[in-house]
Amino acid sequence: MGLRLFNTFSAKVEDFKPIGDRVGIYTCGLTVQGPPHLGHIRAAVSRDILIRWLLHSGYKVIALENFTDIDDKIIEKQKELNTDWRIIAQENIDKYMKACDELNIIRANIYPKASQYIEEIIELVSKLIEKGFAYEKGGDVYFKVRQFPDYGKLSKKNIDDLVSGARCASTEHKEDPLDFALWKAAKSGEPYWDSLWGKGRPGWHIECSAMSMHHLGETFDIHTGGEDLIFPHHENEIAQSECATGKKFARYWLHNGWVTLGGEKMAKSTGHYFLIEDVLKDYRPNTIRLYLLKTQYRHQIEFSRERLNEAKAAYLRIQTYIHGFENLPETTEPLKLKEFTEAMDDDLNTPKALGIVFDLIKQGYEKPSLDIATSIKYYLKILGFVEEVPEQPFADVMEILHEVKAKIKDEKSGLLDNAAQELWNELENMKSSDEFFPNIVNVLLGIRNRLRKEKEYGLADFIRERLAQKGIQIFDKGDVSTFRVEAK
RNA sequence: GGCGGUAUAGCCAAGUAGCUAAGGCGGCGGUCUGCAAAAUCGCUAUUCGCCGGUGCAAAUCCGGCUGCCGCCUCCA
Repeated sequence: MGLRLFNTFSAKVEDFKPIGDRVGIYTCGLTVQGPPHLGHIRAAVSRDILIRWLLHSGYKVIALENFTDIDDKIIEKQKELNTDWRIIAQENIDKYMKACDELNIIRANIYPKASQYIEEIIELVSKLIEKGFAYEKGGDVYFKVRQFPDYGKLSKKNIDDLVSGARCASTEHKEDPLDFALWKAAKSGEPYWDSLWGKGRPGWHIECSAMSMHHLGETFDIHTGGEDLIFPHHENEIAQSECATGKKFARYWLHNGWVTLGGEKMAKSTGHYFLIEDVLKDYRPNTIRLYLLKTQYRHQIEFSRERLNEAKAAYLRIQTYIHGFENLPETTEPLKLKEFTEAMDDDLNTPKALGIVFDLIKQGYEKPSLDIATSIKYYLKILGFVEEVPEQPFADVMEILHEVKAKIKDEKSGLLDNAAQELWNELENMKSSDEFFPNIVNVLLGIRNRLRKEKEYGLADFIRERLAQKGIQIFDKGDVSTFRVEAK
């Protein structure tokens, strides 16, 4: 059947057919005036899933994600913080990249910044002026919206409806209120580049056209971004690009839905958001990923602790199943591959795909099988879940060990046989290294089971509770106890 | 006002004509256990916002209505 994607342009799910042998993808990334919030991460995860699935389906991909590192808001910030715009931009880029790496988001091949493509931008603007689609006035350059008859075709807006709603403020240089800035003259004290029209800087929309065309060609396959960019940003990109080249710009337009908070869109401008760095303090990356993938990328997601906790509980179910299967062989023929493929091919239906994974987990518990375990692992990898190495609170368990030792000494030293005693001594001589973490926990479990046999439940439960406090869960199965470190 | 999205169980969320309406969370009951915890098993929507229509057959198509969200200004 093959991949089908919802194209905002046609408002339909379409068969995906790339132009060449390499799928070109451009993603509108952040305006790096502030640190990334969960909404930005959702866009990143949506792009990540798209790329993962394309790669899995055998496509080659070249992906770009831009950073708008120069714009009005960043200039404002520069004044406010009395620092350099480059520093602000870079700080936020670093934060974003760090969060993306933690969340196992596949990196784009190129992360262009607007400020690095001034030459290309100037060239493109000049071309638009030459062709009569743009004009210069007072050092500003504007795009003549009415010159492009298809304006509004992406966002399904009627040009005359826009006029009535358009703002009349600050149109001193505009011939028409609909026109938008390609180049903005610099005010004193603002960062600037020299151009044919004097000192200035690029408008917001033009950078994406310049950078995408520079790397992907005049027509490329997929353009992605948040739903809020459809108008005016993407509409303007289309207008500029298609007027400059006379060719179709992007062929598939994919837009992800919002993350909302109390039913309202999470947004920087309103201060109504949760920063990803804060969410990552309380939830592990796999939980956040599951939370996002539980809803199809086009739909709105409500942010709340309740939702995240729900995802955490659901992820625990997955984790519990795969625990103990760490060194599984790779499979090339997973179970339910057809169903999984159909779900993903259907506009990246991750909720459905996850349903298939949970079905397998259920089957795996009913009738343990290597095939099921390898299949689950195979799918988790496609969906971008990280293979987790849980943190090992070495110092904590050492502390517990000493507590237990003291208690036993005080109360019932005779309970422990010499073997346990020797093991203890051995452990105490070990260096503080995570390598020995499981050994120490196992010693504690051994002592606990000895205590349980002797019906010294008080102390046995003390060990269990202290470990639980440090996120180490104990599972008793007869006289064999295992443990699992639970993070967040 | 124009345009777009959305409405499925206590909550979240798949499903776009036809076997018993996926899956997750929660809840209830059981198993396991020294007791817990965890895990696991079972149960948990005769019904898909409302009204009407077309079909042998509709959550799914058509018409109307209502609610919620968003875009039309910077925004992932």
